[in-house]
Amino acid sequence: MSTAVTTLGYALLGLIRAEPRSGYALRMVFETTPMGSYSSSPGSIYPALKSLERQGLIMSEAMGARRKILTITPAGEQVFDVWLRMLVTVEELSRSTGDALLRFAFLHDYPERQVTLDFLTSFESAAMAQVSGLKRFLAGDGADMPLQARLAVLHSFKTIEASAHWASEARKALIKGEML
Amino acid sequence: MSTAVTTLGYALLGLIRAEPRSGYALRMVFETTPMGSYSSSPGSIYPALKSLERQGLIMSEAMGARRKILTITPAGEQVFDVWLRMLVTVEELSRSTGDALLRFAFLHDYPERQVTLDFLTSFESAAMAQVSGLKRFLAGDGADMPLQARLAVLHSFKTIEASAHWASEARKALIKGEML
DNA sequence: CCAACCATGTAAGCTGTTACATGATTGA
DNA sequence: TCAATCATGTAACAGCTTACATGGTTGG
Repeated sequence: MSTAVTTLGYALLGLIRAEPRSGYALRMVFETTPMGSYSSSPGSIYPALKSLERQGLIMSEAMGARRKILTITPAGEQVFDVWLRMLVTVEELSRSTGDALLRFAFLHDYPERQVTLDFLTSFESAAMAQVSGLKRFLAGDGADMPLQARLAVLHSFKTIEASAHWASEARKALIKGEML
Repeated sequence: MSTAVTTLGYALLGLIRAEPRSGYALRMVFETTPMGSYSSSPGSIYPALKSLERQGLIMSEAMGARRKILTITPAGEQVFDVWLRMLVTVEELSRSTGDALLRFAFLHDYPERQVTLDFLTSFESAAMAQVSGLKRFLAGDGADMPLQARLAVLHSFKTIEASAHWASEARKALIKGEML
């Protein structure tokens, strides 16, 4: 059992899906692009790839003595697809934005445009719900906190607000881009 | 050896320093305030407290049969103080903002106001350095990326920009608050 | 007296980190 | 040929999560 794929696992799966690669090539992606910011160290990548292979989500084909090219399997495609289409919830966003942003980055070459727009809508409303929660806290329980503690909460407030705004703008940009 | 204190450890140390408490009381803080968002589960708190005690940074005093009140030791004060006065670097901020924000929240009842202002200055310049890096990436290597991948990077850009702006505003608010 | 909550802890398992180890291939 | 880089892996360890276990205290 255990279709337990980590965030790193999905990142690897998505990259392999887009283009079959070696483990080393995958590491280089993490090292040279501001993608999430995953480990890029062999000690995290290779075990994660082995786990994906154990679960039958990728296949490896030896190329020469050492090099191995990794390819996604139909099962892998399906698991990835389910993950990719997940809408953003408040719970997910309050844990961290990393997963959601990763999905967004991978949505680009995949399904119908509407899926991406729905994703962004869910992202925006989840972010706005969090913002409201923080606003309520600052007005309620947090009202008697010292200035500096309030300012610390305000940082979350401001960054999540920027997130929500980004989702709205990204949505507009995609609609406009689609029309052109 | 090993003055290895985790972020959770510093959070606990800071709370205990502000007011001696039981482990349960500490868990309640994490559960009822939007502080960072640490585990709050017994499986993380109690082992972390035990580790702090092993390192001689806190002391526990039994109150009745089960309840234990935790107090910070002079060694703990010193370790906490060193951590609290650390300035924000680009490396720290690019790993995550959590640590830095935690320090900011704890700076409130502690040293001279100037330390806090210096902290915010370092925070702002680290954030702005990151923003410049992303801007460079978007103009350079990232210029030929598909729209959606660019938008994903733009999310980092916008949120970190909001962070930098927050630091600037927080600094102003503290100076103004000090003058009043 | 019994349920709810206070209060502390342990055990198994998973991820990821750092550091180490190895060897092939390529370009100057 | 020799250094750099390609390329894959393992081992030890730290930290957190979930789940389990236990018992004290208090209010209805």
